[in-house]
Amino acid sequence: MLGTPASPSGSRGEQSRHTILARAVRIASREGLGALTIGRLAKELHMSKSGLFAHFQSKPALELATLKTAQEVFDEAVLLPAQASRAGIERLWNLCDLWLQHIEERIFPGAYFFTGAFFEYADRPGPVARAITGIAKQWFRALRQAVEEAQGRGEIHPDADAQQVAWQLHGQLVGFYWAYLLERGMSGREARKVLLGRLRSLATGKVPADAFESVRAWKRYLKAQP
Amino acid sequence: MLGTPASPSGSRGEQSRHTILARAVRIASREGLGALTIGRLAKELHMSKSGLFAHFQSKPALELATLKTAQEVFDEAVLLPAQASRAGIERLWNLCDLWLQHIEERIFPGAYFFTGAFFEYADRPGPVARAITGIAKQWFRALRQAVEEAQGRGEIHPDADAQQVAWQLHGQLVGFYWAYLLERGMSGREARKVLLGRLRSLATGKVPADAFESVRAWKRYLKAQP
DNA sequence: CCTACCGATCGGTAGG
DNA sequence: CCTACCGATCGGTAGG
Repeated sequence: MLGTPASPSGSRGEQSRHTILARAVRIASREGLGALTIGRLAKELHMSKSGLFAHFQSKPALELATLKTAQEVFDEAVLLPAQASRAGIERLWNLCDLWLQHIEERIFPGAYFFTGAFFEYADRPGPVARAITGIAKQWFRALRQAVEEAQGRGEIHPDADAQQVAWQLHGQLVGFYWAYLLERGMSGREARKVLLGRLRSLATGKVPADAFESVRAWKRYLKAQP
Repeated sequence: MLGTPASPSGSRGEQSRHTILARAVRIASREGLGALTIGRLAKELHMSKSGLFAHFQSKPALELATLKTAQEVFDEAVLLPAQASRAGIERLWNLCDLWLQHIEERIFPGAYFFTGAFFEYADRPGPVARAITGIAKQWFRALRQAVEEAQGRGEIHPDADAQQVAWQLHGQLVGFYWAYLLERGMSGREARKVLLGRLRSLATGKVPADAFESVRAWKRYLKAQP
């Protein structure tokens, strides 16, 4: 499978590939995929260009591998921790909270992943554009499924339109990001207040008392046992 | 002043400059500012590169002129029509409605202006990034002022935080755009329903009966007298 | 992984 | 507005 190591993960080739992709993600997240060139990558890594072609057969292959690496980082920071929490409105809240955290903690050192990349490539053809919209769809599917699960458990009113709710929540997340980039005008605290208000207006009486607490508890758990 | 014609607006130089910038806006809005190169522009316009340098002294100057042209298009399609309507919640609604229309009517032939460009450049230094954030600030200021004016007229509850309201509205707009690009999943009708619901929840009893009607009426007015 | 090289294109200039 | 040119960089290849 593409991206899966043929050699053991500690091998020299694997390590080198990892170093290259980490740098590629950094460049692209700061300055966009357009700023990612073989020559620049080689210079920053003190390698020859042909050395890079030994790892990636072509420029598009490098771009796709870079996107895949960024997706793995996003999964690690947002999707996987949320999936580890209880299904329902708690997981829905965790998805929103973790998304905000991945901005606040600058998991990507620029504003490009994935919001900028999506708006730049969404209307275009080709495999790179498809990969970017695929990542956006994966995220949105997780968000919508969390809404549906919360409805299935009776924690969100059954007459709410799950898809519409998911889009509104994502709109608030992107809106926060926009305001944050524009003039640091909206804090994470304010964004969370708005999102919690929206979730509480959708919630029934069946919501667990600690449903809106668990992310930080889960992070404590992670750090407690290495 | 930069961008202001020194010669009469019908002169050959002016017309040529206009043709060049229209093409530049098209390229950038489809594929991003990064795809805008002198060579490509020259080829598409059947001109020599040095012919372009006669109009724009440098690449950054061309980029800034392209952004300014795009801003003028946006002003014409969104800000100016809204400013022509009654101040207050009516103008606020018109700003949102016209913003949605500028997406639906594909005023820019790609998704890049201005949402994509903003997320790509917001975190970067330099005059181009400043120009892009300046456009975003101009738009947001108009939106926030419309909220404040509506409050001043007693049409929106006085205890609402105007800035927060403006950010939430813009979040819904961008969220609609995101959903629209992802899978044409949200229609303009649904987006307007959500925005009107939000505006009505903020409104007092003093809102004019036809406040949420005027944009289409105004457009009819425009087309009626050429 | 390297050196050495390819044709194409980049932003830009000289001179008219 | 043009032709003719510049050095730098682009993605990519040959051969080791």
